[in-house]
Amino acid sequence: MGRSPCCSKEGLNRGAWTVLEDKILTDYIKQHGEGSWRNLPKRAGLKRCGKSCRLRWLNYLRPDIKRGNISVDEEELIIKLHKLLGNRWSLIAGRLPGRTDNEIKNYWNTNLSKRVDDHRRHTAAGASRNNKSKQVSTGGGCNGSFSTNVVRTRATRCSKVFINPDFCDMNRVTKPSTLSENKTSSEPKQINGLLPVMSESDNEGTDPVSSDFTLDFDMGEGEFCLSDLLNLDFCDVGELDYGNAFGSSPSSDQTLAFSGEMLKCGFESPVAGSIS
DNA sequence: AAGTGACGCAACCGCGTGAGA
DNA sequence: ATCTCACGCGGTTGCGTCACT
Repeated sequence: MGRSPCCSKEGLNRGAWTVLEDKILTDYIKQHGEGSWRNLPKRAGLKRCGKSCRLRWLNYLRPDIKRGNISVDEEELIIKLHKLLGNRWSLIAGRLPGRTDNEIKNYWNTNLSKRVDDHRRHTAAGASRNNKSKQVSTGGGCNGSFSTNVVRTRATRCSKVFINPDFCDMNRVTKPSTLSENKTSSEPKQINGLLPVMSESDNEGTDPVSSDFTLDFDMGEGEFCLSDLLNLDFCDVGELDYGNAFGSSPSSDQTLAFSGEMLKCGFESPVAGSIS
């Protein structure tokens, strides 16, 4: 039987988005809110697939997206979370305010995976030469040796970005009702200059597991900040070390089982209202 | 200056899953 | 209980840009 295509592809634009398309999509979502992606293109007058619209919005046009260099802190967090979660990019992105799963995935594939591989090879070689010296060079942590360089993404084309400053302001101070409806009314607190992770709950109801997961990473305070997570030594949790504890891949079933266990025991916050 | 390979980002594709009929 | 629909996610690809020769 097969799945019907998400949309008829006849007559639809593909490839890079134009400034005009971005503006149309942004204006439409600003006015009507997210959701109903399937019908959105028709209603907005876009010759695009709904999926494409959704992707464009989530990965590029959303006003709260942080673009540009990924900081060393963020990088370390990505590495740690990847150890913990495997290729659960959306979950990882949920811990990094303003970062998208696509961006993190790309960053991992182009930068971090290589470095983690190198690191793994290096430590494996070191271990084979001298078991006693293992991990000393990493500064005692699981990530120590590959985070010293300043990360600089290549300057890329930005000419097509349409930024609506009003929208940005609205989003930061009081989110548009279309985006924040069904949310708790109070404004998220900033901790150390970072917003608590709200992106999961922005996708209200789409992924209860990850929403709970987000909340429950909050160490009981209903708040999240980068430094808190960085202070967590995930390596202490069950000897999570690439190439050792879980075999060849952090995304192995064992990692999944581990994450599942976390979700089951420590991460069953039933109420999304703890962020308030 | 031109050619070419490598790199990185944006976008696409297909599958899994939950909700509703 | 089953089916369909819509959405979200992760893997992959296409293409623009950069760096090197």
